[in-house]
Amino acid sequence: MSSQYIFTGEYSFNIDSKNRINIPAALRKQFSSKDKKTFVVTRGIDNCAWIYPITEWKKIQKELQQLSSLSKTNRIFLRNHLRHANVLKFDSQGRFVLPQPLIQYASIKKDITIIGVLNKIEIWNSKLLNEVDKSEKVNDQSYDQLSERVNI
Amino acid sequence: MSSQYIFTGEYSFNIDSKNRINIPAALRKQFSSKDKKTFVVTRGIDNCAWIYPITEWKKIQKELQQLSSLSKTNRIFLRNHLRHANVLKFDSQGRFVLPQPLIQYASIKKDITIIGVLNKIEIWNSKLLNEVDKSEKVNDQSYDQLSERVNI
DNA sequence: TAACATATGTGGTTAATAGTGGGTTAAAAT
DNA sequence: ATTTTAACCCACTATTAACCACATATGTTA
Repeated sequence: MSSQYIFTGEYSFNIDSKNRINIPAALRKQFSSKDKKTFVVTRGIDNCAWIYPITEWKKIQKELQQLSSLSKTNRIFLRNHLRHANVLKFDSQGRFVLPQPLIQYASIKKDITIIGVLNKIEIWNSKLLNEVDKSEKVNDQSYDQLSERVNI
Repeated sequence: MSSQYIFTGEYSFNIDSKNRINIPAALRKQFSSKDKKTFVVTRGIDNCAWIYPITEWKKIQKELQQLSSLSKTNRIFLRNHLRHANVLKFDSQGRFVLPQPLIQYASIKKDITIIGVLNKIEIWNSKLLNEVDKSEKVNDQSYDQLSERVNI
């Protein structure tokens, strides 16, 4: 899926006592004037929170509408993605309040790591991300196959 | 993969107290006007940092955009390749600041060696590069295999 | 070959931005 | 009405990026 947004990079931050999270300026700057400061935070598929600029989210919604609710997988997927989606804006300092349910879902403590992944931004518990990164040191076959297809 | 860029040569430099690295003028000159002074620094496969002119990096991005995040392998793959990628420009003197995580990854101390490798530029800890150069004398067999594909 | 001119690499200073914290007010809930 | 919660605003500090200055190296011309 093509997109005007291509987020990259990794940033370390703290969540503050009011559950506010700072969006790295480098990523924030990329938000188009059309999107203003509006975005959607929702559950990621892994134990993290996903942020989509609002126009990106609308594209995704459109795709989700194509899915039939007859399939169980589809129903679960739709539920997970829609019921946890919060439309938010960041404040004049570039922060936003991460809703409590997402804090729990992503096991957010204090140290968080924010990474850009193409059209979305991921928010992780830093420690958790490191663990995932180690444990999933993909030497599995499918990863190798991917590496051969994608020329870096 | 064909490319307008063919970097070659080896250059010795120091990283300064502000973590700035000078791109050799000989390589810098090759940057097209389209690329301005923009490039991506990321992790190399060996313990070094890779620099791609932005148009080169965009080719990679295009390939990454084909991958759906519904697949777990894809998600890991995307994360691994995007989180370490920093979009940067070099300053009016032709330098850029190497991000801390990459300094650690590539064990950059003071003496660095910059080498041109086709469509990318590699940044090495000089000492490390020498050691790798000695220890990784490629075995003859793999060279033979290569020789069937590459005509030198 | 000597003198000059330009380009390159290196260093430091200043100004702007980014990140962080807290307080006040308005809104919502009990 | 009272307490709690969330939005908004202001202020401080650290970091980063822009700017300036210079020495060495390279190249050119007389």
